[in-house]
Amino acid sequence: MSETNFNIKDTLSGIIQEQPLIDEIATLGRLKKVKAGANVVSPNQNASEMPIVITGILRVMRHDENGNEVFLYYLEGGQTCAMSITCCIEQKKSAFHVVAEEDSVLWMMPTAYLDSWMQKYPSFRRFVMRSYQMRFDELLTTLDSMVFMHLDERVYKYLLDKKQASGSYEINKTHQQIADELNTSRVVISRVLKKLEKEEKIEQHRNKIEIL
Amino acid sequence: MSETNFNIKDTLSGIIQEQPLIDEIATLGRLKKVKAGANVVSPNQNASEMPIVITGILRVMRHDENGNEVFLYYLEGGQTCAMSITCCIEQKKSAFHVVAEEDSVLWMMPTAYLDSWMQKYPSFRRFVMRSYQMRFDELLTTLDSMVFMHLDERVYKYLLDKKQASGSYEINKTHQQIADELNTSRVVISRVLKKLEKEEKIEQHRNKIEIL
DNA sequence: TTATTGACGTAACAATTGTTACAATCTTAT
DNA sequence: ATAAGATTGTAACAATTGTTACGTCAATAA
Repeated sequence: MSETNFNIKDTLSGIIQEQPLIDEIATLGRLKKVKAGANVVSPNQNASEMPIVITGILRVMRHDENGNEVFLYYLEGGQTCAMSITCCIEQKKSAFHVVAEEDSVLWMMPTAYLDSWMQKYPSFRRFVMRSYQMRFDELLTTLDSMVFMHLDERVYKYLLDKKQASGSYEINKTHQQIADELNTSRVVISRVLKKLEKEEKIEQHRNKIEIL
Repeated sequence: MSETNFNIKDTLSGIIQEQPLIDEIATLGRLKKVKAGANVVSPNQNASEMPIVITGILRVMRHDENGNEVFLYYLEGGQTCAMSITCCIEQKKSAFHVVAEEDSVLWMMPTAYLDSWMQKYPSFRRFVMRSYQMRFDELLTTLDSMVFMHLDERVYKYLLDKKQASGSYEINKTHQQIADELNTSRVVISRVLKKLEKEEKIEQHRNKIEIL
C-alpha cells in the first residue's frame, strides 16, 4: 500500500484553510479508490456522499429517462461535484452519472455535514461557491457547443477538452465510446473523425486518436 | 408615482432575514424600472450591478461570438442573476444577454459589496447558493431539451415554460422571436408550430399562440 | 383609399445528422 | 491455427433541420 498511502490532510490543506474543518473532513469522510470506468455516482441514485477528487479524473454525464447520456464536464484534482450538494439538500435523485475517467482516488464526504460546514467554515463556502461557478461556466461552454456548433466542431472541441483534462495528445477512446458521450451514433462519429483526419487535425489509430 | 411606490425593504424581507443586510441593500442599491424588451444586461458588458427581480420577468439569453443567441431561463420575483456574481468576481465580460420579458421592477445591487455580504450574512449566502442551485438545475433542463429532444418537442417545452413563467395560456410572440430565442429560423418555427397545431396542442392567431 | 410593412404559409431544395447493412481488419480466447 | 468478438470503414438511404423564394393576409400610415 506504500504508493497509495495518501495523507488526506495534506491534500485538503491545498483546498481548505481552517484546520478544524480539515480535521472534521478527515475524520468523517472516507477514502475511495476507483478504477477507470467504474461508477462513482450511478444514475437515479440518492447520493449520500459528495466526492472530492484527490487524484485522477471523473467524467460527469447527464442522462434522460430513456437511457441516453451526454458528457458535461470533467472533475479533476481538488474539484468536487457541486450538483451533489443540490441533490442532497433537496433530496432528489440525481440525473447525473459520474464515472472514473482514469484510475482515481476520492475523498467521500457524508452529505449530512455539508450544510453545517457551509455555516461554520468560510473557506468551505468559498470552495463550494467556486465549484458552482466553475461548473456553471463549463456547463455553459458545453451548452454552447450543442446549440451553436456543428457536430464536427463539437467533436473536435470534445477531443481538445479531453486532451486538456488528461494532459495527453493521445486519446484512448473507441468511436462507440465517443458516440455515447456525445449522444450520437458510432457511424456518425466515424464519419466526422475521418473528416477531421483529412483536415489533418487528428490522426487515427486503433482505440486511439492523436491530436495534431 | 403612487402605484409604483415600492417599499424595497418589505420586498427584501421575503428573501433575506437579517435586518442590517436589508438596510444595507436598501441604502446601497437603486430601483430600476424597465419596459418589456429593454436590455438589463447587454452582451459583452462588464456588469457592475446585480439585479434582483421585484416584479416582472427577465429573460436570460446566452450568445456566441457570431451574434447567435439562445434562451436559457427566466428570472422571476425574488430571483437574481447568479452568473452576475461570477462575472463580477472574475471581472470578465458576460456572455449573457438579459432582457425584460415583461415590464419589470428591479433592485440593482452594486457588485462591489457582494463578497462582503456573503461573508457577513448567512441568509445572503443561502440566497446566492439557492440561486446557483436553481439556475444550475434550469440550465440542465434547457440543455436536456437541446441534446435529447427534437425541435418540435423543444419548441413545445419552450411554450410550456413560457406559459409557466407568465401564468398565461396566451403567448404573445411572433415566429421570428421564437426562432431567435431557439437559435433557428422563422420558417422552421412556422413549420413546427403548424405541426403542433395539427396535433391540437396549440392554436395560432396573429402575434399570439394559445396553449391547449 | 392606397401603399407599405410585418407576420405567417408553403414549396422546393440543400445541408446535416441518423440508420441500416455489410465488409475488412485487428484482438483475444480456445 | 481457428473462431469469435470488437473496432473501424463505407455506401445507401431516411429523417431532421436549414435556406431561399415567393405568396397571402392583416395592420398601419400616408
